[in-house]
Amino acid sequence: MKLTSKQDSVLSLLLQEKKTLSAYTILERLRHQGFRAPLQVYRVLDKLIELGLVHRLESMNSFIACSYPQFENHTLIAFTICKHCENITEFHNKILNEELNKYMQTIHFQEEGTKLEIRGTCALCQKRQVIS
Amino acid sequence: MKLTSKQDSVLSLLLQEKKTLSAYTILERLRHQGFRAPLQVYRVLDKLIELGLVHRLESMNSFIACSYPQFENHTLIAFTICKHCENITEFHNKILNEELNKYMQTIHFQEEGTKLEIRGTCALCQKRQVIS
DNA sequence: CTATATAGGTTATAACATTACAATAGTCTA
DNA sequence: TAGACTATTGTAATGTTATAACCTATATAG
Repeated sequence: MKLTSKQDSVLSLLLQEKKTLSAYTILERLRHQGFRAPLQVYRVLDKLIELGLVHRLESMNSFIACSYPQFENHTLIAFTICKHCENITEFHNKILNEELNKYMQTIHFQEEGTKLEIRGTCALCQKRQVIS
Repeated sequence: MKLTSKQDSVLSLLLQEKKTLSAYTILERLRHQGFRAPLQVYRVLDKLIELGLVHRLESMNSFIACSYPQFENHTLIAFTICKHCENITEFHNKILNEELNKYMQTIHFQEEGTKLEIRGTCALCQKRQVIS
C-alpha cells in the first residue's frame, strides 16, 4: 500500500507529534504543502483511519498516529489521556480484549470497532502533585 | 439532591427517548419551555453529567440518560452502538471493569473517568440481514 | 485507449461548543 | 434579617469542528 503525497504529509505530521492534533491544526500546519480547505484534511484523515494508521480521539475531536500500525485490524483502540500533561498513550491489553469479545458473544453483538478512552492522571503527574 | 426545573426538563426529555439527542436537538425540543440559547442546554447537560444522570456519547457528540443512575460513581461508562438501527445500549460488566482497574494499577495510571464505545451490529439487525 | 475507481480542488454551509458579561435566586451565617 | 457567598440563568457574540455539493484530475485494469 502506497500513500499519496497528501496522505504522507498528514501522517508524517502526526507521527512527529506526541499530542493529538485537530483537523484544523493540521490544516494550518500544512498550508505550505498545498492544503487549503478543511475537507482536504478530513478526506486524508478518513483514509488513514480506514488504513489503521491514524485514530480519532472521540472525546477530543482530534487525531493521532497509531502507535501499533503493525497490529493490523485491531478493532479495540484504547488510550489513556492525562488531564494534566495531556499526554496520550495508546495501549493494547490482551485480557481486556478477550473479555470484551466474550461479552460481545454473550449479548450477540457483532463488534466492528471499539474505542476505549481513559481520562485521569498519569504516573508522572501523580509524582509532580506530591512534590508541589 | 433536587434538580432545578431546567435540569428536570432536559433529564425528562432524555429519559423518554431511546436514542441519543444532540444539544441542539434538545434546544429545539425545549424551546417552548424557555430554552433559547445553546449555552442554556450545555450548562444543564454539564450539571447532569456531573451528577451521573446523563452521559455524553463521545463518538456521536450527543447525550443520553444514564440507564443505571443507582450505580453512583461508576467511572467506566460503556455502550454498544448499532450502526444499522442506531440503538444505544449502556452496559456494565464486572470482569471488564476489574481487568481495567488491574491494568491501570500496573501502569500506575490514576483513572478518573472512562468511556467505552462499541460500534457494530446488534443481534436484531443481524437477523434482519439474514432475512433480506 | 477507455471505463472505472480513487483522489483532489473549491465554495458554502451545517453542526457543535464556548467566552464574556450581566442578572437572579437560593443558602448560610453573623 | 442583612450581608456574603454560591449556584443558576439570560443573552449576544464568537469560536471550533465537520460535511454537502459539484466539479476536475490521476491512476489502473481490461
